[in-house]
Amino acid sequence: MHIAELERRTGVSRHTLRYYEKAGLLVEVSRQANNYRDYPEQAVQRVQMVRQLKDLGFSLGEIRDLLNAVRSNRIDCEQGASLMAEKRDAVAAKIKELRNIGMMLKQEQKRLEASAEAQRLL
Amino acid sequence: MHIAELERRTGVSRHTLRYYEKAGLLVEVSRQANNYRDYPEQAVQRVQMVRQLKDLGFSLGEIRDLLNAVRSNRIDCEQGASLMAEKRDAVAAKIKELRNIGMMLKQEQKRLEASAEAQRLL
DNA sequence: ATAAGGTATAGAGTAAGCTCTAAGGTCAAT
DNA sequence: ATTGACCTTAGAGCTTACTCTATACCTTAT
Repeated sequence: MHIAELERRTGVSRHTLRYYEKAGLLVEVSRQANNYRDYPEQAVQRVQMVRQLKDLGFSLGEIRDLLNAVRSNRIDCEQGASLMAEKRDAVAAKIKELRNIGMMLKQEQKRLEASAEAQRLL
Repeated sequence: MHIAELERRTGVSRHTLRYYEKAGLLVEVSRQANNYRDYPEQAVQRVQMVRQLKDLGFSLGEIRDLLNAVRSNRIDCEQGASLMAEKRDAVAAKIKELRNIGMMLKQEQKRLEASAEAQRLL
């Protein structure tokens, strides 16, 4: 698939796709005879995963390490497993914090709704 | 409290604290006669909340809007309540995504552990 | 009154993550 | 063969969020 299709299917601009490739996030991008990039079908999923992880607050460097570990058996397996465990801990911690923030927001929402109601009754 | 104490108690540099103030994240910072900033006790909590939200992937602009809505009744209450609801939705979505990522990581960790085990047996 | 250390502002510099432009090559249709 | 829509790289420019420096004023101890 050409870069334009990957752009269309992921919503990520061609500029950014090339940038990601340079940053090591998109590996093994093959070229056609004319030097055009030729993405495999899974590239769509890969890019989506990158955006998802990025939105969750991971840096591109972290995402690169994580996805490359997942994708490849060329790295040491124990090392890979502990990297996974590490990331899982980070993820669990984030979920916990988000729950707290969510509770705070809920309380505040209730308070503001009550104030709005009180205002209507005046 | 002076800026040095707030720096010490939050782990956020004085440079960054002044930057946050400029960005509207720390409001109502009073001054002493000598023009030194004089932070109230709650400033510690406020700064901690900012860092927490930032680590969760919210931008400083989003955090500013959110915290200022929480802090003040000067805004319209219904508006504030729906802002809270919006942020809660965003938080809930992030939690869901993180759970998926966590499951993916768990699978990958198991796979890599198994590979490591297999290698040991060779 | 001088030195050490705190505070102030303004503004320059940095890193990450894009975003865009310039200059040029490729391709398919007319 | 020319038009228009693709593609390429190199590199400049931008935004966010710091981070640091310069210059200068304030405070406390000697």
